[in-house]
Amino acid sequence: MPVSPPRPKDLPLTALRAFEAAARLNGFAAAAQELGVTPGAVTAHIKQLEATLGAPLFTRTPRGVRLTTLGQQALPHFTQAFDALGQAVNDLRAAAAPRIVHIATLPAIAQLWLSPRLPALRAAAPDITVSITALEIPPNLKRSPYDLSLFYSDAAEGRLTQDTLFPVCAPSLAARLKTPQDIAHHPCLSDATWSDDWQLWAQTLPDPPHIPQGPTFSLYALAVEECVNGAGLLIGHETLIANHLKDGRLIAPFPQRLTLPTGLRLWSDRPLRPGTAARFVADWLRRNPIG
Amino acid sequence: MPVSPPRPKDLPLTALRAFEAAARLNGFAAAAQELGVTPGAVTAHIKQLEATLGAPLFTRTPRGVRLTTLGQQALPHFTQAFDALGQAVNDLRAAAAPRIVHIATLPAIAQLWLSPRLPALRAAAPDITVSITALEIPPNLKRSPYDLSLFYSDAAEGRLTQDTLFPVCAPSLAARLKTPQDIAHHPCLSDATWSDDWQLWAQTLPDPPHIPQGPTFSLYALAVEECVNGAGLLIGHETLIANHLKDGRLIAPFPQRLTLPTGLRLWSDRPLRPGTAARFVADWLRRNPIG
DNA sequence: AATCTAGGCTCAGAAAATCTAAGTCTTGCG
DNA sequence: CGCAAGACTTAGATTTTCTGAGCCTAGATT
Repeated sequence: MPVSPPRPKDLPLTALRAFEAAARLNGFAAAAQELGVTPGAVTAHIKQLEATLGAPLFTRTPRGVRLTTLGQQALPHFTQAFDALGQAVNDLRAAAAPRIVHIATLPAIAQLWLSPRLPALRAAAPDITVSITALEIPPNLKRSPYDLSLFYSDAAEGRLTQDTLFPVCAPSLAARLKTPQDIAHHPCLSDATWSDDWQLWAQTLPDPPHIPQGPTFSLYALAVEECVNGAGLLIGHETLIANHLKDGRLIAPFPQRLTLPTGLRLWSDRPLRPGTAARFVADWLRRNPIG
Repeated sequence: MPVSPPRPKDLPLTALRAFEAAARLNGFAAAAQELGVTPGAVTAHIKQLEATLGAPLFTRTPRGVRLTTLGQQALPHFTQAFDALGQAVNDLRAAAAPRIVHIATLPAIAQLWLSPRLPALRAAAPDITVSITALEIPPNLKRSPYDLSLFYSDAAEGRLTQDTLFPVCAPSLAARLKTPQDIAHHPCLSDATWSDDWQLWAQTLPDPPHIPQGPTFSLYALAVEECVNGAGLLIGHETLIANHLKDGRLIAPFPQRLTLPTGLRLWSDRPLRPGTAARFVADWLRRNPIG
């Protein structure tokens, strides 16, 4: 009879992380998104926690969940602990590979804004390796392994550029466009995640033209490419197509522009100490906001 | 082409915990013990971490491991973070079940010291549930789900009793024992984890008798039972056999006693706030140290 | 010197945790 | 009233994590 006590396993860390995310974001679906899993997984984790605790952490409503008092008391402690853990991981990662800078950004920004700048950046700092991860949603920098995050945002801090909206097309097509009303006769390309762009722009005109629904792309860079190939008009984000305008692959046929409240924002969560690679890259990008 | 970015998974929490334990305890084997897994599991975790970091955390020597500079820098942050997490878990558990007190203790203490006191404790506080977990090794209270820990220790803080060592036996056997020299003719029961006890005691005598090796038990309570049944002499820990002596099931045939530097110690890691169940139980046990 | 021992490593297979997919349920909203 | 959002459920797949047994090295022991 070996007395090897089947030690009561500690609460599983994964479940605790799920709880923290769900509590902080006020919903299992949002938590699932942040954690990169399906909502079902989060449900299971929370249930497991509640079962071993013997008390509910959330009250369920058909529209979502709400923290119980118990959950409310616990949340801040867990948030702090996981933040500290994330911080420790990031510090460790930075110490282990001090000349690698991890940037999280939108796929479109990665391809159309960041990528064109990389050769010059590499030339300016040959010893720095830039690692780019394309994400649809800005990550929680306190938790994720990124040094910098580059997304559209309406927050002022860290803003690199404004963004303006206006139609663009291939030069061959531009020749046939006199007024915005002519848009009605050509396919209007758009990006799936920015499906409102055309309407937003059109509504700034005194006489909004009809916008024929063209192909929709899940990658903005793909839409740009199609546009260059003459597939139709694209509603352009200035920050993303500046290079194409400059070298003439795309042309803006109309003068009307809509300035958006959002703009490209480069952001970090902890202080970028001078001399670090991340600091250098951030400073360099800020000095070179236009292509 | 769905751009569902196969998000670079965060470092696995389990591996980080393994690193923290291994670094803090200065060895994979010790970490494995604390975590309740085999050393191979720890090895694998550390290797995984080092692989994704691209840098070693430990330098391996055939006698053990030593932290690299990188590991040394990282350790305190991780220790803090995991302590905070453990704290949060414990607080949560306490809030979820405020009238349950979890005690970790040696199997022997659980059966021979704690268990006999439980009826009176229950009578004193019927609403409190005491949960006892038997462990061979004192747990890390900052991490494990226990409110109180009850082990032998030479630390002064929280000491309940001293412990003394002396042979005991069933009354029938005692009749045939005149002097310690008579021990040589009877089997000497012992506990596997306290294999030195007989020698320790014998060496306090002017003329140490020969101690015949008797059966060894992995559970002290089992040895006590056998002793009661007349199987031989047992080297007794006063704290554990006080009840048997009091009601005559066991007898101490010789006056020689060895006072040990260790004693029963009841300990908690965070402050026991007045009014909590854990505080009540701790106070009660301190007021009733002898059976 | 030969052996022993502590501590880590390796590898295959097993066990457990975790995740997904697809369908269900409920209810506030248009 | 139908729809959409959000959570739940279940079965099965996948990934993580663990074990077990044997191997390896170098200090300690004899």
